[in-house]
Amino acid sequence: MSEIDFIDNTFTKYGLKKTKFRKELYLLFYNSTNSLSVKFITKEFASSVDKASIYRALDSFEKSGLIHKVPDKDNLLRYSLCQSECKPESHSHDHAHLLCSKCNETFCLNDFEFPVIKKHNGFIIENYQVILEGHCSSCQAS
Amino acid sequence: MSEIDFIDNTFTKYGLKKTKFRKELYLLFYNSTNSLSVKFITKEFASSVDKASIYRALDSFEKSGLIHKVPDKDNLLRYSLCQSECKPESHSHDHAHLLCSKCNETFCLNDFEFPVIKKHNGFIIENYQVILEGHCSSCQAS
DNA sequence: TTTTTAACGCAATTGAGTTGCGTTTTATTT
DNA sequence: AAATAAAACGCAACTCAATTGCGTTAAAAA
Repeated sequence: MSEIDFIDNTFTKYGLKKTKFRKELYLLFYNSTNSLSVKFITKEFASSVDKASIYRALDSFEKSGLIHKVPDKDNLLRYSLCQSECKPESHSHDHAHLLCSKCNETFCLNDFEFPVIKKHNGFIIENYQVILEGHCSSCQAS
Repeated sequence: MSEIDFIDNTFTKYGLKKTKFRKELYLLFYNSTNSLSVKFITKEFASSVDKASIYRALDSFEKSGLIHKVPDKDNLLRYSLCQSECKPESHSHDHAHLLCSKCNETFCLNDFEFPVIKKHNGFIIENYQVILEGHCSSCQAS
């Protein structure tokens, strides 16, 4: 299945209208290796799309299980493409995230293993969020 | 050493002036078992203290190593009292935090152990942040 | 083709957090 | 004790990310 077909199917599945902007936005995530900040997206669409439309698109993508929020160095909204196992009812993002303190990018670490405990000291733990702060490969050279 | 003396010494040590408000604010942290949100603090001092003073006090407390930021469910500012080993030059908060999704409180888990890795897939990892989402003891009953 | 509805642009609004500035209060110095 | 210095204060204005209302446009369904 081509990425275009995949997007088409997904949009149909969740009742999302196939507008030029939303298809381009989703493609942007699809072709990106890491997460996208609102600032980056805004810049990408220059002044062709209103920010309200951007926020609303991101929100509906998230609700449909296409993308998920990832931590951001400055506590701003930032999203990554979901893995295939994500559904609107149950996002599963028990992977770690790395924040590069130099370039401020966030990376999903799908191969980073950590022990998962379900109970601790009277707490019931339902979800893990592991954030690693450090330097990404690109930023070590410079 | 009484808590009053302790506060007095700490304030002197870091050149913080002993104003009525700041001593009360620090006591609030001292007597609290978990973290404090700005909203809670604001409510606590009602309209007796300006919000700018609250933010400035929290900021200088943090810089002095008295308190540290903790994650918050709504990405708002929230602080916890530092452990004794904290210094203004080097905060050490490599403990996990639990966010209760019911009461929105944040708890420091000082006894929660997790493996610390320094390198992964070309990343150099300098700092860990482990956030557990779940339910605290109080919220399980209800 | 008509109707419905999601998505849109634009403008106004919200709300957390910050900043400037003149004043008050605490600490230091003489 | 009085004078000086420095931190903390209140108030108001401001910033900026994110949200909302509303009338319009465009996509999907009838």
